[in-house]
Amino acid sequence: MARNVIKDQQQRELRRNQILTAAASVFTKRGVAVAKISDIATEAGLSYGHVYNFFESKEEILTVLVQSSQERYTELLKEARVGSGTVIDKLRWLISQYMHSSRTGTMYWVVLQAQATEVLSPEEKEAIHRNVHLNRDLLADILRDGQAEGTIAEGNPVELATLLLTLFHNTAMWEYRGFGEPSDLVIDIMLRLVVNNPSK
Amino acid sequence: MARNVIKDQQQRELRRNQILTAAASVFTKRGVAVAKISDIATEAGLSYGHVYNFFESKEEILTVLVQSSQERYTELLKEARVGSGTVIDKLRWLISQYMHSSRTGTMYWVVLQAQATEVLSPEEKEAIHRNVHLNRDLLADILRDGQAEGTIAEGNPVELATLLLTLFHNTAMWEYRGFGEPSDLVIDIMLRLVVNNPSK
Amino acid sequence: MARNVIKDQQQRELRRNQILTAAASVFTKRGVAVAKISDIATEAGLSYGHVYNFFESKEEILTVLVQSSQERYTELLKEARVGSGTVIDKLRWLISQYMHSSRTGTMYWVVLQAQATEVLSPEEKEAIHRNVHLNRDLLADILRDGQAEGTIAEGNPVELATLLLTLFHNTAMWEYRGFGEPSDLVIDIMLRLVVNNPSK
Amino acid sequence: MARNVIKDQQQRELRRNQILTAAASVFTKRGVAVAKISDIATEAGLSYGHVYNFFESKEEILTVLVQSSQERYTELLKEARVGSGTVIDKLRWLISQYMHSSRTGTMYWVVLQAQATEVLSPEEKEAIHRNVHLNRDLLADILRDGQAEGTIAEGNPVELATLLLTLFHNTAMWEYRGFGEPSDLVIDIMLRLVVNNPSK
DNA sequence: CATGAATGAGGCTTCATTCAT
DNA sequence: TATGAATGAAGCCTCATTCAT
Repeated sequence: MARNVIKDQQQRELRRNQILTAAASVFTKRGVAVAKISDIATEAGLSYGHVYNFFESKEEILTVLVQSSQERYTELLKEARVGSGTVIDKLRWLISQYMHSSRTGTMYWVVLQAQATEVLSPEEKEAIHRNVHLNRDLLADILRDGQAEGTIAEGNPVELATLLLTLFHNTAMWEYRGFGEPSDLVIDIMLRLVVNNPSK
Repeated sequence: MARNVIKDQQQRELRRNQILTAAASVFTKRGVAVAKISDIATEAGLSYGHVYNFFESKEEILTVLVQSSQERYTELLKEARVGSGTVIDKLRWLISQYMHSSRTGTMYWVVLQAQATEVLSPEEKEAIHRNVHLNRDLLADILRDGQAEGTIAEGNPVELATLLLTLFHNTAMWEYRGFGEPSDLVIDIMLRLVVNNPSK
Repeated sequence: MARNVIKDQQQRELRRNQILTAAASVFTKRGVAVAKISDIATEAGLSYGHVYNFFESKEEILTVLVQSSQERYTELLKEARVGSGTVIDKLRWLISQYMHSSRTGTMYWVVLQAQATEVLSPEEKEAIHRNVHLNRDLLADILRDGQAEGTIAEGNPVELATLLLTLFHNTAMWEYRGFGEPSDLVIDIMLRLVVNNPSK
Repeated sequence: MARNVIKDQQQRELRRNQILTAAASVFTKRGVAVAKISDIATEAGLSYGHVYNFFESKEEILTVLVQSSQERYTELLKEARVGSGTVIDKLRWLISQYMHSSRTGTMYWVVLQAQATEVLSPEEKEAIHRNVHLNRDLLADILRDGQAEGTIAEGNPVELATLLLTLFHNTAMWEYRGFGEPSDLVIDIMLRLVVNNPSK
């Protein structure tokens, strides 16, 4: 009997996403280098051998995961920039989105390991590096907008961006470090880093 | 004869420290889970078998390294608190010390991996967790001092401490992420997070 | 209705032969142990799962292939023996047939692997061995005929047969070894091995 | 205590040769693709993990083995050419050496598998091919010498060489095919292929 | 009949750790 | 003390085979 090709495709896509989701979870909880393919398979609810019908290797899973996470973040940054309100409002929205989006938030830890560790080949690390810089520059652009409109403090926008992202990216890791989940209130404190203080 | 014993002891201590230094370097560059004992031995300039005359296991090396790094940081925090000047001055000194001390600075990356990854046993991770909280509380104490003297902004001192350390700890990792070495100027920007702004 | 059953049977036989032909090709090109069921299925133009509707296992495909090749060779030998002309003529015809029949020729390489390798069980190997000896003996019979008629040199006919078959069987492998396709002229050279040289 | 460096070197060389010898044996008996590293290790009398302290991979073992076997054969051919007596004598010596040298003789089967099978990469196969042709040409040179001295039959020397080597190489495999060990008498029969028959 | 999703046995390879020298 | 040979647990990956559709 012939198969239902369309349903097969959907099922396949579903499986693939299950694996990616499971991988994100396992990479986050156990660490990228420590995570086993069989851990991922178990978490995804399939046999370890089947994972290889979707991905070439553990490395590829990591690469795909990091790439898509970085792309999603890029979209978020672009969306933030064209949003409404002052740049401060935009940043508040951006950070809130970042911290609450389960994917982006927890994925920072995975990206960090992929970038600062030798689990991937130099070429793959280089690609990640490029995207990290791209995204930093997008954040810097937003800050530059804010300096133009007077809501963001003076200073090298790239440096300010680096500081700001260092802060809110890592805040998303608080729960993994036993610091508890950060409240939304911390966003305003973070923004003190870059907000223009007219009183000085 | 007695002389030799003492010299032997010193020699042994020297070797041990060479290994620890090498381990810190290799753990930082390659990643804790990826690092091989033979990498460490090579970097330390001895044979891999000899490493086991100083440490029980790779796990022990990591544990000792993390522990001593955390203790050094504890000392730094205590020293900062009893320093001279306002709390702002003390924080400036603290962060500067943290970022420039090659040991403390790069060790954050190792501690982070040890804490948020399953390379160590739950018990060992628990010990690290305790020290992380201890140190955060010490930083919070300093901030509380500052709130009392009026130089630090209002707000939950533990939360402020968590934000501040999240920022300056991770700034020490900039070079591993391709963000370049942070200048001393960033310290004042970081402090905007917690400094009291009397103009409001 | 009855028609359909017959047609189905033919269709099934066709499929089966496609698989065997594909298997012969893949076994020859890639090696028996290296060949994958999916390689064979692809070459035969069907899905890998479907192969199991015709054969129990990879082992069975190989066994059937070898068996039928050996049987065909047996037929060839019998046909040669009852042919017309001198034994020299018969051998010339036999070798020519062997080398040009795509099946017999390339199949020698498969049989050799099956016989001298542990891809098959000892029992299956034993069966192949028996057929190999059977066929050698048939060739020896032909040589004996030739000795009787005076066209074949003296000597142990089994030994002569073994030498002769060693030569022409392996000549069929020249193209796989980069020696190019042998010309028909080589047959007469081969026959020097066994031809009676009245001049001595 | 310092090690005995010289003895270590010798021991290491010994081990390496044990592995190669074991590999030749296992590859011959079980088949190159079927042979397991652990089979080789067991036969060599060491643990499977230790094999990797001498060779990168199973592929490398095979390559080294084939290469050295081909080189040994090249030497044999060169030695034969400069030997004493007629070319017929030289060939008799050559074939006898080939068939009795346990290494060269049984290694043909391994070389054949490596050359006609996809266990090695195309590059490695290409290198083997080159050596096979080189050695065939050396044999052709000897035959050409014989044609000059009148002891070898007319005809394309490369073709004659190919036929002759096809015969005596594969004769070395008789025992693996259940044909029993060939007697020395067969050598003279083999030589009929190429010997000049003055009577014609 | 046909397809390819799914499983898991089994081989390859790495590397922490032990131990003879 | 110092070296590196030796071991084998454990993870990666392949692919024959099964089975739902």
